[in-house]
Amino acid sequence: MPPSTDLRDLLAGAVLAVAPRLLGSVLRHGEVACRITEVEAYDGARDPGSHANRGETARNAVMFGPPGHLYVYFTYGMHYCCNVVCGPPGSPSAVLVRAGEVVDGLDLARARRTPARSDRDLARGPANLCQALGIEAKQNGHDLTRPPLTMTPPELLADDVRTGPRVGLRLAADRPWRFWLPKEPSVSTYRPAVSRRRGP
DNA sequence: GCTCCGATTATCT
DNA sequence: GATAATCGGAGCG
Repeated sequence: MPPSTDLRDLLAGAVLAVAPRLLGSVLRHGEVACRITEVEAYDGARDPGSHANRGETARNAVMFGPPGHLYVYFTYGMHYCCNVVCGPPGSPSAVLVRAGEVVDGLDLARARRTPARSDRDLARGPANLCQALGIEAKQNGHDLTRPPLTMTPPELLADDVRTGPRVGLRLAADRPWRFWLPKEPSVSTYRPAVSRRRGP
């Protein structure tokens, strides 16, 4: 008998409370499953770093919908990243899933991630994680209570959660809204967004 | 481990 | 037209 950690109950809260509680949860798509080790919170329309901060558009519409759905976006011309939409209703908040440990379907994950030099790299970084799990544009808006793409909350809350700045943002780069589990090899090293100089 | 840099295109100004 | 919630390879330590 599992504890009362129903996914919908968990995701109903405010994103800054929800994000660290998702560490240790399992995101499964078919035969591949990842235990989540690193996430970031995106706090509604007030968050300058969020895709939702300029209002609803075709791309970010899922963030404005009900909790428990997956917001998948395409970036840098070649990568997908996925977020879990959370509450409260009407606030376009979401948790970016940045990294995880592949705990099932290793063979398929390895086949999808041929550049990975070791298993810890299979789902290290948000775009790599999506690739390992086979998450693409057609999974945008998916309800995570419906197999084959599901999220299962952890049985125990992580008791040692680290926090720091979010990765790759120029806006609101000071907010420590990245959460990760210590001593997990799948957690990315921090890369600040640098304003790349062009020309002399 | 680190830093530099090119790939490649949807999205928004 | 510029930017982007990124990645991997090259070169260095």
